[in-house]
Amino acid sequence: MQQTDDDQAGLGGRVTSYDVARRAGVSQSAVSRAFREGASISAELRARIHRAAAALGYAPSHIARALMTQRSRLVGVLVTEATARNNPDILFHLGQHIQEAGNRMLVFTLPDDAAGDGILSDLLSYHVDGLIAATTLPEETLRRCARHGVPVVLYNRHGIAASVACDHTMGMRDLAAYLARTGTRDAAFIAGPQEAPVSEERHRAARAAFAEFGMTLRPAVHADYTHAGGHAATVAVLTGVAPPDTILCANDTMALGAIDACRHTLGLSVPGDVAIAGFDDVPQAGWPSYSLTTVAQPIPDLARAAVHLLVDQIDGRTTANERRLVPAALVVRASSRSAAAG
Amino acid sequence: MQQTDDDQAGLGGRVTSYDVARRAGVSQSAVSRAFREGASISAELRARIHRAAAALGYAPSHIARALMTQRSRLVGVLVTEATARNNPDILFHLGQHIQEAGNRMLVFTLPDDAAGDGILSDLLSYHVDGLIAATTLPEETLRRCARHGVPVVLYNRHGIAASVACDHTMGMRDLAAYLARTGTRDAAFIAGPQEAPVSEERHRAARAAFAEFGMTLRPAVHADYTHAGGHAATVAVLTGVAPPDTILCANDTMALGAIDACRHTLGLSVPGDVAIAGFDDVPQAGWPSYSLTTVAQPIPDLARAAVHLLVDQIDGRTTANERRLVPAALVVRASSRSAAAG
DNA sequence: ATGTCGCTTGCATACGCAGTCAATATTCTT
DNA sequence: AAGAATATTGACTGCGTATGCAAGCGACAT
Repeated sequence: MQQTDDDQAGLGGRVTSYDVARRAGVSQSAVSRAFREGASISAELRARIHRAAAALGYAPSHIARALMTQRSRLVGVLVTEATARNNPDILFHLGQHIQEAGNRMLVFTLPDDAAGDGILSDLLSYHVDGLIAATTLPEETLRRCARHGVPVVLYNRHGIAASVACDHTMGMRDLAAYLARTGTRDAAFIAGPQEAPVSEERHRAARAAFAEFGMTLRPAVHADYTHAGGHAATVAVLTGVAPPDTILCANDTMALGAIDACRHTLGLSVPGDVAIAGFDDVPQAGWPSYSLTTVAQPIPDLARAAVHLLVDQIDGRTTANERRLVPAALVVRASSRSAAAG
Repeated sequence: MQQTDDDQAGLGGRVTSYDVARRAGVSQSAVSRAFREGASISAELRARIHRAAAALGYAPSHIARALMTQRSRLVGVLVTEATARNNPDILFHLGQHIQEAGNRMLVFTLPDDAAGDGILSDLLSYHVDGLIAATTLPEETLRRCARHGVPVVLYNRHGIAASVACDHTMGMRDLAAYLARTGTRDAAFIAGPQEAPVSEERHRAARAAFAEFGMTLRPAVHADYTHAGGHAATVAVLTGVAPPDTILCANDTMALGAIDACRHTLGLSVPGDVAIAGFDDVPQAGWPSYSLTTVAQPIPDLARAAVHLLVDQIDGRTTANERRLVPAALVVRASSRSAAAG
């Protein structure tokens, strides 16, 4: 029923709506309408055309359709290597939701140093209907997107566009509250690379929260978001004079490196000698060798929200520059002191 | 110099080659040629047109170009959730190489149960120039791709198409040789899900290699590729009568779960009581808390090879159905017994 | 029986660009 | 200096589809 004789397309090029029209004995317009939801066409004709189309293995060309309708049903996604590595599955989740909305995901990968600007004209060349940027984009680029009518949603970033972000402030506040109750007085902060916006934001949130609870947060030590980076920074911090009682890392991977540094390089106990916390709740954080206290960043929710926000903009259903905050949840595990120890 | 007055595109729709032609005082054909590498046009004219184009913020439309040239410069990539999770960064690496070859990556994500067939007509609708499938595809689908002239490269899979795969046989043989030298006599194999082709292949390679070195490899215990799955399977295997002296896992994540099961649930020492090995060399395998002996699957190389193979096919430079094997490297760490212990 | 209205359908055109063909400008040859 | 060869350029058409417009057609009311 599905499989009739299929495509005799052979080598004769692709099957077009004209071929279907000829076979069904109708005009090309009718074929076009048969494949356009809600078009003015009778049920019988539509059925007949669909039969002919199935027999020929015809499917409408998105390319040609895009040219006519000015809607490509393509959503551009910008990622850097660092983003891809720190947010496992982010591309997959974005892809799922983009597809559920009837679109396709066109991925633009950038080297970490970026300058996501040069890519813009390329984006426009593909007539993307919208853009999800998990990358820092210059304001000028965002303005040009707006001028060209391309909606943009920033992922875990702020800027002159709609955005979706994890509620770092709230998450960090919950974490700080817990740490305060369990004996933290003086903490070091291991940050990501200098320019990393999420690290910046988490650091800002941490400063505010630590101040609120009367704890000291030392100036940030910058690392590179990796396990090795966290390891090295931790060794540096803890071998100085007057080591802190707690190490807070801008992401889980560095926190896991910190734990390994304590246990395997410095011979310190976690959380006995020093408490350690991260941010993200990557799968490894829950593994018994680490059992890292952290704040869960709900990537599936972020992805869903980003796509919905974008689709709403594309369909003109929403005001631009809307900002959506997705809650983050504190996850207490064994790398921080227990409540009794306070 | 780059930034002139840019687009006055405002709301008047997109800038076309006609707009540029008018501004530069030439024909539309000339504009087209100015943006086509190697076209017949004088250097001065080209420069003048590029100036006009820059002033207007013009870039040729890939969509329209695709319609004319029958080349979309779009490469489709098929992934399932499991693939995305087990091969971190795979999408990113594929994207990088696809872009270096002057194409763009159009991602098709599939739920794990798949049936990657329904997606084919959609693929063809986008006129993808080629396809990289990190998914199991029915033969019929592959045949239809061939009929439609869409080259396919299978990623870590075999089938009636070109393919790129990690050399599991050689990698497993090296691992088995090392294990044999260090005291392994009787090993359990923790496999992935029933249908997973890479797990199958690694299992087959392991059986052959273990036989060659005169070691026993017990029938596979199936798990789900996750840490929790490896943990549970390990507990089951080691609490039975006559536990094995070695546990070999179809991927690293399960092997890490196995280590955690031994140390944190069963109170066993690794490798003292049981040696453990995996396959992949994910970043966590090298972290000091685990230090897992494994076989490195070079994802960047696989990605590069896949893209090159595909591009060669697209450009007609290579025979179809070519198969490329990328070497895998044994990585000896502390989860297996040391050579002296043999 | 005639006019009107709503639903279908076909015709013709446009979307933005690449490439063919013929015309023109340029250079080289003897 | 004239003719041949070559390098540039422009007018025009087609890639595969969507849609405005007008024509056809049955139903319905008057």
